Amino acid sequence: MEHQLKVFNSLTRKKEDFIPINPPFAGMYVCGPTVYGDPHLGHARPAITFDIVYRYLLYLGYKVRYVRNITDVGHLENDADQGEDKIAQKARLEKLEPMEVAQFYTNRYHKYMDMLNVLNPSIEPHASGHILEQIEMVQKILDKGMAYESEGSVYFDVEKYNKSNNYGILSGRNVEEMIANTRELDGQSDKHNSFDFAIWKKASPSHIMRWNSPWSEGFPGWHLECSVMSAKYLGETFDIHGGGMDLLFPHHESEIAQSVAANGKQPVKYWLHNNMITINGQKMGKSLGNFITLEEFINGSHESLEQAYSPMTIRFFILQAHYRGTVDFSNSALQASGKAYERLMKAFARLEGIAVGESSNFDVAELEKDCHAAMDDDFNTPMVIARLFDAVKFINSVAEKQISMSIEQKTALQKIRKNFIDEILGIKQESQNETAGAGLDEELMKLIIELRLKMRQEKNFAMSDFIRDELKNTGIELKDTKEGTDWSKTN
RNA sequence: GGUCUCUUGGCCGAGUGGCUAGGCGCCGGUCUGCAAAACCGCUUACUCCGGUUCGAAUCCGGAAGAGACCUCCA
Repeated sequence: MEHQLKVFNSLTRKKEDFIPINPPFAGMYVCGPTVYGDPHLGHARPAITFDIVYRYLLYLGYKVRYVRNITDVGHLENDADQGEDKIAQKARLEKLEPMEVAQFYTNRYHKYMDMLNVLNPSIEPHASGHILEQIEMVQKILDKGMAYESEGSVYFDVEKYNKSNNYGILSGRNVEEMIANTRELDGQSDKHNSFDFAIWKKASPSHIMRWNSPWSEGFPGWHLECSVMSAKYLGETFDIHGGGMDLLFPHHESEIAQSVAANGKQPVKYWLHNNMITINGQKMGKSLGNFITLEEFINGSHESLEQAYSPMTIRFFILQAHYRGTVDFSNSALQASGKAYERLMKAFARLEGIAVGESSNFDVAELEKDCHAAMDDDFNTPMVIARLFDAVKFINSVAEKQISMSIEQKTALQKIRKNFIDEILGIKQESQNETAGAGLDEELMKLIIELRLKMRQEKNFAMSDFIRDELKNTGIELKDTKEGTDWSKTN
C-alpha cells in the first residue's frame, strides 16, 4: 500500500503507523449510544469521527469489521435519585416496557445517524443481548482473583490488579496517588476501595431490568459490555477502539483492566479518542440550558439557535475541525460552515458541465497527493477541505471563462470529488427542492418565472419586483442569473 | 488540589523551525433595470516573559487564562 496511515494512539500519546494485526482485516470497536434519550450533538461527534475512520480504512482497501454497541442496560441517574436505571425510570414514567424505551431511542438514533450520512456499523450488538457472556467474564475475573463479591455485587479489585499490572496505563492515573487522595466519606460502601468498580451489580427493588446470576439478581457493570462484545466479535486483541475523550477514564481504563485480568493481554492496539463539543464555549448539559438534540438542530426549534441547520452543515462543520480538538458550536460558526458547504458542493456540481479545452496551470495530481497525505496524517479532514477549496477556486475560474481546463484535469477533479467528498468525507448534496422536484410546483414556478420575464422585457419593473417580493414572503426566493431565473425555497 | 489538554488575524479553524492553510465576515470589483445570488480580488495572525538558534508562532523554561476528567453511574 502506498499509504502509511498514522493514528494518534491515546495509549502511547504518540502518532503511530497504523499496522493492523491481521491485514487485510481491520477491527474497530466504538462506544455507541446509551439509548435512554433523544440523540444530541454529543452523539454526532464520535459517530462522525469514527465514520471517517471507518470510511478511510475501507477506502484504503482494508476489510473492516466495525462494531458499535447499543447500551441498553443498567444506567443510574446521576441526579440524587439513586438506584434507578435510566431506562427503567423512563419506562416507568412513560408506562412502557424498558425494551420499548430502548428500541424507541435506538430507532431515533439510527434515523439521525442516517441523516448525518453516518454509515451503519458491521455489527451493532446490544448489551442486553450479551448478559450470559458478561456473567462468564465476571466469573473469569473472579477465578483469577481480581475481583471480590460483596452484598450480591461483584467489584473489580483495582489495588490488587495494579500490583501485577498498571491501572492507569491509558489515563495516566496513579493508583498509589488515588489511594492517598481517597478519603472514606461514609462507611456505607460495600467496596474495598472507592475506585473499585462494579462488574456485577445487585438490583435494587425498584430496578426493572434484572437478570439472574450466581451472585444476585442484577445487571452487569457498565464497563463490562464493551470488553465482552469487542472480544466476542473482534477477538481478545483487536486494532482500534474509539470513543469520546470523556470515556477515557474510568470507562476505557477499566475496560483494559478487565480484559487484561480475564484474558491476560492488552485488548486494543490503537486507542483513538475524539475531543468534546462545546456550545457557545460551554459544555453541553441539561442543567446549563444548552442541551440541544439533533432534531432541534435540524429544525431550528431550540431557543439558542438563530436558524435551522441541515445535517450536512453539521457534518461539514464537525469535519472542519480536527477530531482531537474541541469544537465550539455557535451560530456564526455554523452559518459560516453552511455557506462554505454550499460553495463546495456548487462548484463540484458545476464541474460536470464545464467544457474542456487547454490545460491551465493547476496541479490536480498534487492536490490529490495533499489530500491523501492529510488523511494519512491522523485523519486531518480540515486540511483535506482546505485543499478542496483550492479546487473550488480553479473550477469557478474556469466556469467564469477566465481560464480553461483540460480533459485530464476535469477527469482528475471528478475522481477527487468521488473519492474525497463522496466516499471519504461522506458529504452529500442536499437538494433544496427535494419536495418540489417534480409535479405541480415546478410547472407553476416555470409559468410565474416566464410571466415575470415578459414584464421585465417590457420594463415593467414595478410588477416584476412585486412578484419577486411576494414570492419571497411565501418562502420562495428568485435569483436572476445569466442563464435565466432560478428559484429555491428559503426554508 | 491531582492528571491531562489547549491559548493563532473581526469570527471559526489548520499547520510547519525559515516557503504568507482554508472557510465565514469586512472592503474593492465583475455581473444586473434594481436587488439578491454567484464569481474574482483583497484582508500577513499566532496570550505574555525569558532561553536555545543565523532564524521560532513552531523547540525549552516560567507566568497568566480557558477547558476536560477526577463521588455514584452510564
